[in-house]
Amino acid sequence: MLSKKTKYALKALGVLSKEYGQGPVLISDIAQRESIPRKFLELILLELKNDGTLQSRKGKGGGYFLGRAPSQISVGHVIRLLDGPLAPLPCVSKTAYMRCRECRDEHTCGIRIVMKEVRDATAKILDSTTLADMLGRVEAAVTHNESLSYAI
Amino acid sequence: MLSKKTKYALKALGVLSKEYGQGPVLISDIAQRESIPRKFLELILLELKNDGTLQSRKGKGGGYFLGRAPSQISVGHVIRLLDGPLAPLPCVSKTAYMRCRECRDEHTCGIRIVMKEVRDATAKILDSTTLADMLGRVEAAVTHNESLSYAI
DNA sequence: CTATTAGTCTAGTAAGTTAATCGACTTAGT
DNA sequence: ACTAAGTCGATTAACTTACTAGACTAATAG
Repeated sequence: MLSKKTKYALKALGVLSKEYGQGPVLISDIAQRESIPRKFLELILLELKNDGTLQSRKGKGGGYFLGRAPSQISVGHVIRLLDGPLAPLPCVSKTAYMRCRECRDEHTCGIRIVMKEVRDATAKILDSTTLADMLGRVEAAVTHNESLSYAI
Repeated sequence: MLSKKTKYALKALGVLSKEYGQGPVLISDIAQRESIPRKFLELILLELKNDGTLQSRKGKGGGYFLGRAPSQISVGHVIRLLDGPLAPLPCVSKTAYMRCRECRDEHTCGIRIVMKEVRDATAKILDSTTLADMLGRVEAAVTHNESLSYAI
């Protein structure tokens, strides 16, 4: 399950993607636009900044902006940073592997075999979907909705 | 992330699948074979029983056994029962749908669109994989390992 | 150079979840 | 009646989540 933290992060990154190249955006603006508790959002943006995904400027005219293009930030990267590994079990994680203590033979553990499939399917989607892709999908959905409206 | 509870449940069901048709198995036996805390396992098996996935007999010669064939119990069903919905967000769950309060238009929410893909991919794997499939996979892996050993 | 704006950092905390454990109770077989 | 074995209710320690408070630091305008 995606935590609120990560959901907020993705919402905030959505705003900053739309605003990409237009200068910094205030934490308060993002918080208000997406109904995110301001102080909580601070922590989140800071974490994204320490990771390099975001950059910021202090003082008047300051705010946050993306550290690289929306097409260079994957949803998977954001989720891993804030929620931890995508894998449903540590023993099938590529980025945070840890063997199960009680497992005799990892290669013949049925649960592991199935969960590895899940991990791979999840990672394939999330690592190949960028913020730009996400906005693109929204665009497509909006256009589709509009064409439906006009059709009525 | 899969909880220990669900992991234990799948391990226990693995044992009961292997023993399917051979009469009841003791909680203590399962606990010992899979290194699961006995008392914790009780709760888990009880939950699976109330759901109909397991059946039990009390008193001497009693124990637990599958309520239906291993090929009729999906991994997805077990996970949903013990861990809740597979979906990473309630708004993309088929079995426990709940709209996001702050979402204006669900159909044009980027996060939702991406997470729906993840949910569908996950559900496709977990709902189509049964306990029998899981054991089959293990068998295949074991055979493969053995053929490698002989080759040395 | 100082007032204001805006991000940074350290704590703390209430509520909820997870992973158990304990002990009394019930039912079934010999 | 005795014993084996599952059932049930309560409790708990540790951890995580989703915040909030407040002091601090840096940048810009005038």
